Amino acid sequence: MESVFEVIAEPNRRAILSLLAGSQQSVGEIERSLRMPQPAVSKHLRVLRDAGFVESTVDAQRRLYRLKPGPFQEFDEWLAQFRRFWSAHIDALERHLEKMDEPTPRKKIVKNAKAKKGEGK
Amino acid sequence: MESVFEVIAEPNRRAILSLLAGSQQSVGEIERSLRMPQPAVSKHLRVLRDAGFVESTVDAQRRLYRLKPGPFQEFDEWLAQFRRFWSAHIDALERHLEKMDEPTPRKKIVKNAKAKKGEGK
DNA sequence: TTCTTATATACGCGTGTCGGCATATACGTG
DNA sequence: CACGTATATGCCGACACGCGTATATAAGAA
Repeated sequence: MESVFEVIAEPNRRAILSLLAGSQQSVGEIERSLRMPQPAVSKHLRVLRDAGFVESTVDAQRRLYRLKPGPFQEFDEWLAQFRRFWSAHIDALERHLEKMDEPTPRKKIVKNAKAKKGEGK
Repeated sequence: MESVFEVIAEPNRRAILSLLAGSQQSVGEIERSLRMPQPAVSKHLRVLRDAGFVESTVDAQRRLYRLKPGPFQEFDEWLAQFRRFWSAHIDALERHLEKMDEPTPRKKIVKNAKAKKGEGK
């Protein structure tokens, strides 16, 4: 589990992060909110902490977990290289660049294909 | 492979996406650029297409793959719930000033703006 | 101390997924 | 037609991950 992408691939971890986005929570609170066995919560928190998503402070026997910004920034930076693409996707400039950038122009250009649209599996 | 998060958890798939962020590419071009066996490329492209990350058009025997914006928007929306939180360290200053909006602009507002490096453990 | 609460860790199991290889399909050329 | 190119798919082995259960550690209460 090295990359932030693998860490957030897990639905339960994303749920924990969303929960913590509201406010810091103890392990028990997360456990009850998400109805998830406590060892599972602890283990996911361990992964999240190792990846820098969260940090914990001690309150008696409890551990309060809260978010840390680092990995989210990292994710956002990765997304940046595509943001130009999808935000200005209708832009004419985009099409122009696409055409100019076409690597190996064969005889004909596109033939309009439609890949089948089977979503979900 | 149902969620878009699982799809981008794979490093090779992210490499393909980054490549396509530049311009559309054929399978063979991806194969050579990333030095990845062709079946691997096709398999990853299949996953990416099923998840809506890419679409393909037919050019003779080639398939040209290009990005689609959908999933990236989805990431951005997911990130939105945290953006406010982590961007706080970057431009919270402005936000903060906006909020506090003191009637005394003469006061010094900036203390130590940045300096958020290294968390205690 | 002993008991209870709160959290972390260890162990084993099942399953999904990735990589490699072989093969199938599709298109173009001679 | 046969052949080469371009891409897709099927099969299989290996391995990592998440889950459940049991147990360990730690702190407070009695």
